[in-house]
Order: sequence, then C-alpha cells, then structure tokens
Amino acid sequence: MSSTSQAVVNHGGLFEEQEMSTTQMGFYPFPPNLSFPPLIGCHQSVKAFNNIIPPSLAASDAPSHLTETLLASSTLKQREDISSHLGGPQLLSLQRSTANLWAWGEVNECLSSRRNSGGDDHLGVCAMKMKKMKARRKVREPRFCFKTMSDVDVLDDGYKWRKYGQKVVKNTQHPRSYYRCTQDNCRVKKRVERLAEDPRMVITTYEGRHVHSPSHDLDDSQAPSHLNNFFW
DNA sequence: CGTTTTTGACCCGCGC
DNA sequence: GCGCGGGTCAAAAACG
Repeated sequence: MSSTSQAVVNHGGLFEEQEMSTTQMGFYPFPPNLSFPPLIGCHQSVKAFNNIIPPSLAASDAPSHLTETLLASSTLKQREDISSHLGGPQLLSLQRSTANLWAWGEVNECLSSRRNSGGDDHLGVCAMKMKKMKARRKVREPRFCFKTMSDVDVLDDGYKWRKYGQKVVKNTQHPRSYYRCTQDNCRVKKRVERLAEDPRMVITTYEGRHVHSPSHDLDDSQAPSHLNNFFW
C-alpha cells in the first residue's frame, strides 16, 4: 500500500473520518489526502472520496488534480490561502459555472453555518440545512465535481457507465453528456462537459453514491474485506 | 442478438 | 401564466 488509493486513506489523521448517515445529504469538497489541514469542514468522509474520486486521479502521480478539486470547492479567500500555502502559481481556479451552482451553494451554506455556530456542532447544523434543502427542492444526492486536463472526456474511474443523454448547454460550444451507472440498484450519475473557457479541461460531476465496488474489483468477487470500507 | 449510443421529444423547476 | 433551459426518456440506430 505504498502509493495508489490505499495510501489515500492514510492521510496522517489530518481529517477526522466521519460516517455519513443515510439521512444526511452531503457534498464532499475536500480530498482527504492533501498534506495540510482542511480549511472548511463540511461533511468530510474518507470513504466518500475513495468512492467518488476515480482511482486514476487518486493515484500519487496526479496530485494537481486533487489540488484543483480543492480549489474548485473553496471560496476565493480560501483559494488564495491554498495557493500561497502550496506556492503553486500553476493552480487554477474554477469558475462558478452552472454545472457547479448547487455544489457552490452547499459549500457556502456550510461555510456560513460553521462561522455562525463555530466549532463542534457545525456538522449537525450543516446536516439540518441539507435536510431543509432536500425538503425544499427535489432529491438532492451528494455531489462532487472536479476538473482535469484530459484529451478524453470520460475518465476511467473503475465503474461502468451508460450514456443516457447529451445536451448542448447555453453559451457553450461543447455538449454535456449524462451517464448512469450500469449496476442494478445503483443510481449514481455523472455529467461530463468541457470547460467553455478552456476546452482542454474536462469537468466531471458525480451525483449519488455507489452501492457496490468498482467493476474492476468485482471480477473475482472475493475482494479483501477491508476494501468494503472504501465504498459506501 | 444483446448492449450501448444517439437524438428529438418531453418534463419540470425557476425566473420574470 | 409563460417561456426558457437543464435533465431525462425512449425509440431507433450503431456497435461488437
């Protein structure tokens, strides 16, 4: 377990691993394998991230993707902090595109609730807000989006996807593709689109949680038991 | 022939 | 109430 996704779990305890109850709605803004403490604390779950982030991106040779993920999930001030912390002028900030509006809203709500309550109970407040939003809107599955520079639109994340729609969204020249996990009873969806400002960048948005392991691991149906902890 | 992709139609939430 | 736009459906086509 020297590199790869297994190492992702061993993040030195910087993140407090928290179980997510089925009643909580969640958005997971931070990859847990960053080498510095989180700047905000929405629902953080190591399991969540290992489930959502494609193993190819969680690999140790792709740290820039994860820092971009972090930046994409942060406020402007936080992005500045992160950039100065990492000293990375190459780091990019993600525009608040329509693809991320919901996610941004959740981050901001969690941020404000933490500021106002301050401390240990922010998670509870956040969960309550999520519940309210769930009641107000339709079904809100946990969402996570990130961007990466890639020639291919669909990244190999270990799961099997079936395309069920494509749409040209306003003010963009590249269509947005809609995929659904092919596994029975698994309602996870993902959207893939290219950034209008920089077509080299692919924005992938995952919605929902897988109820199974990646298809790669299903080949021999006798995966090590500890793997079950990765996927929720 | 089963599975996946394509694509126009339809649905529905939201702003005006 | 209406129109717009994003998301989904489903039939047909394409693929392996």
